[in-house]
Amino acid sequence: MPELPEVEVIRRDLVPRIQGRRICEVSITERRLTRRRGTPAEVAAALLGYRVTALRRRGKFLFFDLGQECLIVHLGMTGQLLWAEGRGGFEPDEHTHAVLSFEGGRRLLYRDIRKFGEMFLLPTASAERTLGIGIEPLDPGFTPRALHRVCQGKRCIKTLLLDQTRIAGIGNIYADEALFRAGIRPTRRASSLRPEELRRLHGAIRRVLQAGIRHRGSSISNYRDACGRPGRFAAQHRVYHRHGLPCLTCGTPIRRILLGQRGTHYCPACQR
DNA sequence: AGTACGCCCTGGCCGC
DNA sequence: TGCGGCCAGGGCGTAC
Repeated sequence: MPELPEVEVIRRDLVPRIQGRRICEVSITERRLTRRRGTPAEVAAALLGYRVTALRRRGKFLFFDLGQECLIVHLGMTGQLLWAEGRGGFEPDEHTHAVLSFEGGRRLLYRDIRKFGEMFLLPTASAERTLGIGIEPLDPGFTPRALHRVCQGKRCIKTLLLDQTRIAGIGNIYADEALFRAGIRPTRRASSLRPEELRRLHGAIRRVLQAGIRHRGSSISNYRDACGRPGRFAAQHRVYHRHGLPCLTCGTPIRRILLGQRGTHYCPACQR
């Protein structure tokens, strides 16, 4: 369940290690990994010899810029990017589906137990458009007004927050946590939010994502950073996976419902 | 346009 | 102790 904060932590871990480095060997051993575009052999061949000029993030996607083309990586539910440097580093196992070797013998391992993740190439200039990624919630352009524009239509606010074509990078954990911090019920119709509620939600989204990054991500199932370490943000969760436990604000038991086929956690007293 | 549902996949957990 | 069955869930495809 890597969401925006987890992907951003991995990106920051990797930037000083791979930026400017040349890819000198590639092995992709899982066919599903490149299912969106190309075969494993084609993707591997296309990466060979290129330098990673920049490592960017958009929503939950990582962009490895190689020049005309860029390598797009999505970690799905259980994807990990592990940096293996020298002795005592990580070794590929049965869940390792790709290995990128850089000059100097350092390796980047792509590991993914459930194989929901993806790795493929797109032309750099049009990659974002092709992926159809919505507004970036930590960018200056994400204002209460921008959130208001996104909140048109009759869907419930939680479903909307999960729609990557509207707002990029928010997944199930941070959607529930942001709505709790804003005091808004996940079932509310997005278009029914008043200006004051939109301001609160806007602030809550930014604060919860920034706190997630500061605590190096939420390790609920098996999220790990690029060095294999878990994040600490799960200890700060106020509703996610806390159903039945007392609300930390008012003591009311946290409720769990299904919304758009996703487990949804909220406090029936604090969230209206 | 929206919603519902199935699919992909595997480890972990529950009940017997 | 062992095993079958169910569940989580991001994103996509299909049906309504």
